[in-house]
Amino acid sequence: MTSETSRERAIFREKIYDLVRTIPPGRVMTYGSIASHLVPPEGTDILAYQRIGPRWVGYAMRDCPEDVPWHRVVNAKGGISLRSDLGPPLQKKLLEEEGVEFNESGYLELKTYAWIPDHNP
DNA sequence: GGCATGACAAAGG
DNA sequence: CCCTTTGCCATGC
Repeated sequence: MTSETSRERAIFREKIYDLVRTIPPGRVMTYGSIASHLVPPEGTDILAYQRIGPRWVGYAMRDCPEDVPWHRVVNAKGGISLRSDLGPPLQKKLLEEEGVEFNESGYLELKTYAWIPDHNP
């Protein structure tokens, strides 16, 4: 049972990585958007998932594989979430290299850059 | 097995 | 727009 759920979590992590891998350069997705576009493990409380889903995405990004474009994941305000000393400056730099522009407050326009799967503009 | 923390989000001040 | 609080639970000590 316990090993069962841990396996489920591992599978879910892979789903997160797969979805993040579909984000094209110059576009971003929020933690919440990623969570809402995935099907949570069987038996997960939907209401609870609404709150913990985004966090699971964050935990997954913490130990993401090399080929996952983690820098294209931002928070609901279009800002860079704090992670470590190195994280935020590097993430912003990587996005700017892809053509993403930030306003003076350090936020990007989600309306312009947000990527919605199978809704490709 | 309790206690604090966190790559979040939404709502309220 | 910025700051604080609240909900939730996986993770680490």
